[in-house]
Amino acid sequence: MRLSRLLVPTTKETPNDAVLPSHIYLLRGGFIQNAGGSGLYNFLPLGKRVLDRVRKVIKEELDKAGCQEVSLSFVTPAALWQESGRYEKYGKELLRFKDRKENEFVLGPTHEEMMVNLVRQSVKSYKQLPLNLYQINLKFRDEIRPRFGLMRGREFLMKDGYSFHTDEADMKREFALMEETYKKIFTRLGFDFRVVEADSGAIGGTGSKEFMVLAESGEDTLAVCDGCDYGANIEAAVRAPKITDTPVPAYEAAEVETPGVATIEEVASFLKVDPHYVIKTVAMRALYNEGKSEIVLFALRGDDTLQEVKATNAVDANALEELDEETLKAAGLVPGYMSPFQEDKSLRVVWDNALKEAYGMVCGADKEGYHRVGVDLRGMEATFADLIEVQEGDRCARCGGTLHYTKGIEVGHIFQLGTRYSEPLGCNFLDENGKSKPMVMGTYGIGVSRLLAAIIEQHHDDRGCIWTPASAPFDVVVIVSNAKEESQTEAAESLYDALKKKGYDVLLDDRKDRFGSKMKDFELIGIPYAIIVGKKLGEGLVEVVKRDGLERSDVLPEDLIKETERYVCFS
RNA sequence: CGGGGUGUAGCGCAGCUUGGUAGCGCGCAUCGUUCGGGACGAUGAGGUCGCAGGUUCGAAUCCUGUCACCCCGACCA
Repeated sequence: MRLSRLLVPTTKETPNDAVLPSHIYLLRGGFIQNAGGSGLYNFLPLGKRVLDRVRKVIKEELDKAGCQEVSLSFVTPAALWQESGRYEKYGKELLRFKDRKENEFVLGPTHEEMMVNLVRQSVKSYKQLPLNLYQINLKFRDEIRPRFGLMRGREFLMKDGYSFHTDEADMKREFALMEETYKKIFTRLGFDFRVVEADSGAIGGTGSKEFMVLAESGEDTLAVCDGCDYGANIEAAVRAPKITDTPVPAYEAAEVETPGVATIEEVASFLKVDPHYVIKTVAMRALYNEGKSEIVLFALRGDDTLQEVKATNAVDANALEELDEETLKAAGLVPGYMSPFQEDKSLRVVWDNALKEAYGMVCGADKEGYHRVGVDLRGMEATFADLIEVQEGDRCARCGGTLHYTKGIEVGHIFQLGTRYSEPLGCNFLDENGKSKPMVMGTYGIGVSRLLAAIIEQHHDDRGCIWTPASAPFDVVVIVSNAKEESQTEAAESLYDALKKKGYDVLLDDRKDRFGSKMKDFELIGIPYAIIVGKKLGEGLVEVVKRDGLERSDVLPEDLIKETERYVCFS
């Protein structure tokens, strides 16, 4: 391809609405263009090439693992979503519309329903299982706040795969295979990534793992261990039980006056106890389907903080909302002096696991200015759950090492779904005994367009993109220093042809621009190697520049063609 | 949805306080000079100033409303 003919509108100036390096360089390098709406992008020729390269890696590895590619309708009938019960539940992110006959449709934000529909119509026997089907197609989610270019778009390209099995064990086998396959994909693409345990969110299911590209700009916080390979999204991270040197307070059970002492810190220092022995009671409004809601109390140790996703899951709610003082008071709760022991027994209380069998505790007395000491929870019957947010410095539950925070970009997520969709949608098969059973499913996603942003977040410098060999739009660019020098053009053309014959994707920068601007474009676009045909041609030499690090070396053109791999390490 | 900000040429911006012929840089086109790190000169094309209403002899500028986009938060596979 000749750069003089390729539509690559690079710009010197940074668009004012781009903040992240990936967003800035993808726009400036002429890879993408805003489509005129928030979170909507057009892919220009260079961006499309990168997308295709990334897609190819994904497809190759999935096909190798026995997956089959299909393509599902992007516009899906609302009836399917009503059948699975997600039509209401998915909320405003689901774009709904009607056709001319007033039939309702949605733009697919994910395709569990559609894929299950495909399979239930065509698979009836255990002999046809297992099956792993995937597609690489557009998705649309009407995000509350799209941002950061391709990182969180509303329309985006996603690989979504679904597997169908006769039993749990076979699904787990496939889940493990997909984990390995994803690792291969992300390794080939050149990522520094981590596989972490995750919350399953709206997709549902039990075990789920996320593939996180480590980057400062990541929107997710991860807790990772410095002693082993444990890593988890903060929403799902667990830790070893806390140990404290401070002794259990020796208070007898009593109510004590604590005037004006409301926060955990104030209570702890007033009563001279470690916050570890103070019960923190957090009141939240839990929101359920059909507009139902209730106030829920979460009890945890004073030195812990509530993890909202865990808390939401603990009460099986759609979301939690904070409450203001008036609402608390109206519900008979005393801000600052609240305890989990409410007269009103209909009030739901969930206790954190760390409070099991605790004693010598301090908690509010449910009246202004008083706390209770010597609270004993031993033998108490109550609902316990893991509610705490892991903090930096906590100990790893697996190896006892120290947990640290790091930021990650979620590029992949794999779920063990079970029968969550196959059951309501009647996706059944007949087993060896002729008995009808729901298929056991897994689901596996990769944010393909997001990958482009993630690659640049991890691979760029202050001059532009540095594509990894497997993702680059071209393997190498041959730059003619001065296109008016016939000797240079001739030499570059023959190099270009020779490299193409060897099977490389080569770009020829034959534009009549000056050398400086061609180099700037090379650095901005980030093709892994440039071969400069210029001044040194007089000495019979061309120059090879490696984009990553910008090292240069002089090479004889005939050597370059003969032994390309020696000078240019393509993937 | 709460808080903050911005809409003027393809991109980046000035002009608005104090109403009076629409401006700069980059990019683009033509010609000439230049040619290894975003060159220089000359000439030129390109904008119903987000939209609607109002005030006024006159509105990019003042007033009201509205829409869009961006940032922080909440939210989110």
